Amino acid sequence: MEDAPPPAARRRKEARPQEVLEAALDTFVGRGFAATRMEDVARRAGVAKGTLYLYYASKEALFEAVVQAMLGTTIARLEGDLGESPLSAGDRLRAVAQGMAGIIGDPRRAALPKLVIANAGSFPGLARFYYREVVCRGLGLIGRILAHGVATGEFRAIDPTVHARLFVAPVLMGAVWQTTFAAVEETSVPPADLLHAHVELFLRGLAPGAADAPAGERS
Amino acid sequence: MEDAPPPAARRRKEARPQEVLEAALDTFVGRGFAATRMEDVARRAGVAKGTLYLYYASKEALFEAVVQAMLGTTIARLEGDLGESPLSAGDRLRAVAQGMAGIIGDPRRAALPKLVIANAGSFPGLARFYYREVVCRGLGLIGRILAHGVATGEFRAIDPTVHARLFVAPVLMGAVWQTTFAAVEETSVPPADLLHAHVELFLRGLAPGAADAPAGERS
Amino acid sequence: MEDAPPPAARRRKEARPQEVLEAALDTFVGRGFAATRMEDVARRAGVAKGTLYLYYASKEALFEAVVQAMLGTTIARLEGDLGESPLSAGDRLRAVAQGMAGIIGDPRRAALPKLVIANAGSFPGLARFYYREVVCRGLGLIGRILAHGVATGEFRAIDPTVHARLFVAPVLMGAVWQTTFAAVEETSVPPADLLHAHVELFLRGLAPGAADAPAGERS
Amino acid sequence: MEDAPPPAARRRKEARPQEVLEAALDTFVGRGFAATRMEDVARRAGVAKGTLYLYYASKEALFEAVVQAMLGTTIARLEGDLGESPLSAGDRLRAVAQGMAGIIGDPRRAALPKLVIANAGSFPGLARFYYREVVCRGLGLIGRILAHGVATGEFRAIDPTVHARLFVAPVLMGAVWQTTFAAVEETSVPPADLLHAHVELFLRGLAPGAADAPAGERS
DNA sequence: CATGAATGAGTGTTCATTCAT
DNA sequence: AATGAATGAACACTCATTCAT
Repeated sequence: MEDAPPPAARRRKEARPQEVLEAALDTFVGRGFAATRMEDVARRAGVAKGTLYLYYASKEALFEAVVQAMLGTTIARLEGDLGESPLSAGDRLRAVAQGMAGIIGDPRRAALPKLVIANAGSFPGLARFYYREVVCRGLGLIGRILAHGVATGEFRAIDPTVHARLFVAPVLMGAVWQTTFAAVEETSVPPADLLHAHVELFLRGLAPGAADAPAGERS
Repeated sequence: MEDAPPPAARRRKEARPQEVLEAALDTFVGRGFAATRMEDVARRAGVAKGTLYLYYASKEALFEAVVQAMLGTTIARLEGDLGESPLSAGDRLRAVAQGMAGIIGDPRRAALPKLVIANAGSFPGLARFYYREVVCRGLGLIGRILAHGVATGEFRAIDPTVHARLFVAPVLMGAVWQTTFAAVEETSVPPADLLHAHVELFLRGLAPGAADAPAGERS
Repeated sequence: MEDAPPPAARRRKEARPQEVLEAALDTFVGRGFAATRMEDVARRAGVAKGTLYLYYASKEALFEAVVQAMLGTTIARLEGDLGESPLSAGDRLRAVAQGMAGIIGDPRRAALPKLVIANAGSFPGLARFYYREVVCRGLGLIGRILAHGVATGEFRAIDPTVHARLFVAPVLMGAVWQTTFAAVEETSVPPADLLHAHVELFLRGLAPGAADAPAGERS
Repeated sequence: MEDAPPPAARRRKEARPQEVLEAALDTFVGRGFAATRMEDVARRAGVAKGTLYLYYASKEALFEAVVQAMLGTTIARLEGDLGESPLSAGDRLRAVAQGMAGIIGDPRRAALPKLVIANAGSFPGLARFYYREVVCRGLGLIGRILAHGVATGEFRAIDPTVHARLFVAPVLMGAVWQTTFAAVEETSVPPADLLHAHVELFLRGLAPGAADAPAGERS
């Protein structure tokens, strides 16, 4: 009556692709695409070299699968955080920041941007995909919040396209930074502090008020 | 006596290391460290493969030399912009931003951060060096300006260490972004606009004023 | 009692080895031994990869089984055509030629010589076997007919050993040729025409008559 | 004054491609294309594995170069034997046979047909090339001689296209045979004897005379 | 018996590095 | 100093073979 008794050996089998993916992510992140040997991935995944090729046709295919697998859930989360909330634009930005912090909090996911950045040159398709699916959607989401804030007068008149990038930059940079200099850094700043300071600074900077910058004249 | 005739043939020779360095930079930037073949560099530099090894002991040594050569002048410029100027903290930040913009404006130099980021994993020494010589010094410079502004009351009370990173992030991110998605990007924002918006936002956000963020309730 | 119900499911099973053999022959012929993958054979035979190993211990064993299976019936036919017929030597040669034509007419069998030739180097045992069982027996058969014809004065005095080879060569060559250049050939000659012309030429050449070749002076 | 003194080390260098070609031919002939490892070829040529790739882009390219190098001189010889001789058609055929015997006499060249036959399936381009450059030209040459003989009444009325193939078959077959069963054969016939018997048989068979075959009626 | 997922030895190819000229 | 032919270690990928189910 049981619907085929998956006896722990099969459970292993069905999880293989996922296990391989994770091992590959870790290795790619740790050593870069080129320096990663398929055998390393295999060993880390606990399988033989040839097994990798049962699931992924080539090293490049594996790499792309790794990135896309991560992106899938990342994008979903991002969009999920959007919603049609009744919050003020400022609070929605805070919420988005929280969301991004959550994503970046997972060290595996934090490594993605760097992975894409480092290898975009060799994987034009991947760069395009990432740009379209993550960059555009993320910037679009934030841009819409900013535009809304400007429309309601909650923010001063700024270009949402430009400031969306400014909003995202420190978060991404933080993730890249962390995975790059983690082993070297002496006086590190907790990501949470950085994020909080950023949001506050950003919102203050957007507040409507004195005609232009508080002091000095634009060069 | 015969110290004379180095009129173009020898000048060429003496400039060799520099030419090799530039060829190497271009190639590393264009294809990444791993995908760059020594032969590519040699051809681009107009020398034979073996000649490279007269100046640099290995591909890795060449890579490090490339980065360090760029850093040398970069750091010098950065420090130069420092000085003990009589300007307000805000204007000094503007000046620093100008300086960074100038550096990033050179496409060769703009590619450096990405190069370091992408290969820090394989070159721990380089990462350490870059962190100490560029990151620390850059952040220190900006941090001191911020601290001064806080001390004089020009800025509200913020942590200079944290906000120095916030100040730098969009600039670096811009440079990395550009070299990563340049070929893909549809709606790009001119770097100058981005930089200007950033500085204004940043300075507004630092202006002393209402106790905390202007709106919203959060810790 | 229950010896009954093998009505199609079991018949399939019992025919397995034969089906595998045929699939293997087709694949070996089509792609050569080395380029044939066991999986190709399995798919063509409609079984799983592992199943092949239930019947044949290795790829080489399968190859040898394929050749030997074909040879078995081939040899039998050849010998069958022999007999102690009351025909003249010439007509017996015609009959043998007919027999060979029939064999070569089956494209699967036509491919055999080429298969053996191409792989004799890697299968010394097979070469030996083929030589002994097919070459020797075939040549022997024809040689005996020739010797008989010489003895009866139907043919001029020739060396049966030598001329047996001359008799066989065009037939074999035709088979090999066809499977080699079939896809390329522009002006092909129908095998039947070739065979007929060959036999006539051969018999005319054997006719007793003027001391030596009809014209020309040579040793 | 000397025009660069090639000091025996350079002579070696310039002969490399040729040496590689010969080593490759021997190995391909001995083991077949697929079973030949580049390392075998390299060792036999006395160079390192990588050196092969300085001259030939891939194993396939090497194989094709081997065949074409042999063909070049083979074709030239064949055409050279043609000429506009004043000999009778029969004697010209004898001359051609001599030429082919000379070619086949070189064991390396004798191996070519088998090499092409065995691998034509995997190298369609090669098959096409060989067919056009060797088969067509060879058959054409012989066909023209036959046609001439028919026209002058030296031969009976036969189809030159068909009989050209019959003329060539035993020679080719002999070459293939030899390289295939050399190690196995017990009672071998000296190629020279075979060739001589073939030519005599062929010429006798072509002699004009009794209306049709000397005896028996065509089936 | 049958399966097909898993294995890992084997091979083509690349490329940093050396060294005779 | 400069060259570039030669080297050989390293690695992606294939596929015959095995074995748990």
